[in-house]
Amino acid sequence: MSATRTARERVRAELIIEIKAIAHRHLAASGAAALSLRAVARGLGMVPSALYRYFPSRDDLLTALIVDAYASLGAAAEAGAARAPADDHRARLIACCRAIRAWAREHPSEYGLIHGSAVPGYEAPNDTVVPAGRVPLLVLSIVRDGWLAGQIAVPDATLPADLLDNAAVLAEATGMTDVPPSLLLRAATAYTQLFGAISLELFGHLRGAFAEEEVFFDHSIGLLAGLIGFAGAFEAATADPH
Amino acid sequence: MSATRTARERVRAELIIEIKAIAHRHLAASGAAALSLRAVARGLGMVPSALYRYFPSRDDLLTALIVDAYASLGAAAEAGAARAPADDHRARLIACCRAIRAWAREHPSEYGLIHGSAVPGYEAPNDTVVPAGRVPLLVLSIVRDGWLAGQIAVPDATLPADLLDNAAVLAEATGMTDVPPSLLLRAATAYTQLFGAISLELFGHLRGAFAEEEVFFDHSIGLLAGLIGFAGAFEAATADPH
DNA sequence: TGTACATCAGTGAACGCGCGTTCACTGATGTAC
DNA sequence: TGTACATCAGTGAACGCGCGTTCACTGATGTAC
Repeated sequence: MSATRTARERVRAELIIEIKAIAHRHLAASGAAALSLRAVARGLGMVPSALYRYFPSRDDLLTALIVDAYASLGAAAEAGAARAPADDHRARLIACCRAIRAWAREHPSEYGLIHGSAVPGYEAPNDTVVPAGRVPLLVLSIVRDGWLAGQIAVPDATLPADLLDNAAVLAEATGMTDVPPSLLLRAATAYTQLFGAISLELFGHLRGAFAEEEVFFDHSIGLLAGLIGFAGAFEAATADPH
Repeated sequence: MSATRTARERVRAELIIEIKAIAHRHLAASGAAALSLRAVARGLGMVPSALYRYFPSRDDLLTALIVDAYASLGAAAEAGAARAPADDHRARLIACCRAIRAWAREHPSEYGLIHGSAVPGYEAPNDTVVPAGRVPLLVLSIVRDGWLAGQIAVPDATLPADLLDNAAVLAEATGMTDVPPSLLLRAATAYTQLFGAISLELFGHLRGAFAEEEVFFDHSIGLLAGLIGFAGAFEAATADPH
């Protein structure tokens, strides 16, 4: 643990970062399935075998990229939510959604990596589970904050037993046991809508359908907030929350 | 155009079908990016170059698979909607959504092909545009039917100008000029929610979150129907529409 | 401070593999008279 | 009905390519006395 040893380790850590940066660039150019150790090595001006000092295999590099992508998206979403007034949870939710969309548009290949179709032959290891939960937990926690602050109206329709079971499992898995089941299910549905809107846009399925996709997106997340039960329901999120 | 000539052509058509069937199998096993002409040829017991009699390149085979996938999904969605009472448009919508989800679960690799991340190096040609529109048009047309039949309540909030522009482009692109703009936008939002729910489930992002994903899905599309404005709004689609 | 040794980064060659695509070819199937 | 010819399906070899991973190796960097 002397100074010189940490110096060597610092160089090593920097190279790992540089490897991932170059891998990102290749990811953007050719997609996850085509990510190649040899191409990354070429980008570094190194011989391919040298990379094995840093990643034991191609799949480990891919895993590192996935974890980074989740972390980057999670940080962006949290930063977005934090830009809204801390006590206006509808505004926090909308700011969070817009930040997620903005991140996805700025990092399309990373978004595809985590929300696109599976990479053939690659099985996500458990290391990715916690980073993957960061954004859904953020969305749910904003909804909980809104609920606890009395900003959400929940229709107390009685849910059938199988739906209550589902809500219970979700509450347990996310620690949201103090949120009413029906609200939790609505929040989960809103979450699916959010990523549906972003995926369809990013993967080109909305091309030509709208004059300005951002305007449609903002409208959609306004509807989403209304679905959850936030006041101001069903109005478009036209006010910029920044 | 003699009988013998059509005999030869019949064999040819059958082989094209068989090639696509084997390609489908490989698609399921290894993903679109890894789809290989050589592997397909092996599956046929043929030499790789023989395939060039049927498809001028690998990308053309991929395009054929994509067009087939859209057609298959479109047919499943239409058949699903047709199983509901013809004058109950909420039931038609829900049956259509359930059929789409069922198709996606039965054909995960084809779903990934058309709704997953882009295949690197592959650019979708124009031939795919019309088949790709079939499902969105079906969803919108069900909503229009519901609107014309008076089964949808539309809050006549005045929309800002930029949203009206978006709705106008969408109405023009889809021929839905007789549907109120706000309803059209809600239908589009519902469409994004539908595919978000399916994609998240299929790509494994809901794993462990629910006891029974189908129950959650049905609830979600009940909310979706409510969002659009169908009566019975915000109730779960627990009644089986078959 | 100086020297012997251990650790580590990166090299270079090689392994066996599968890929898309081309080309000249052999036979079989269909066509025209 | 029979024969000469054209069309077409499929063969087999070859092209040049990139891939992940292994292994024995050279030097440089750090460590211990």
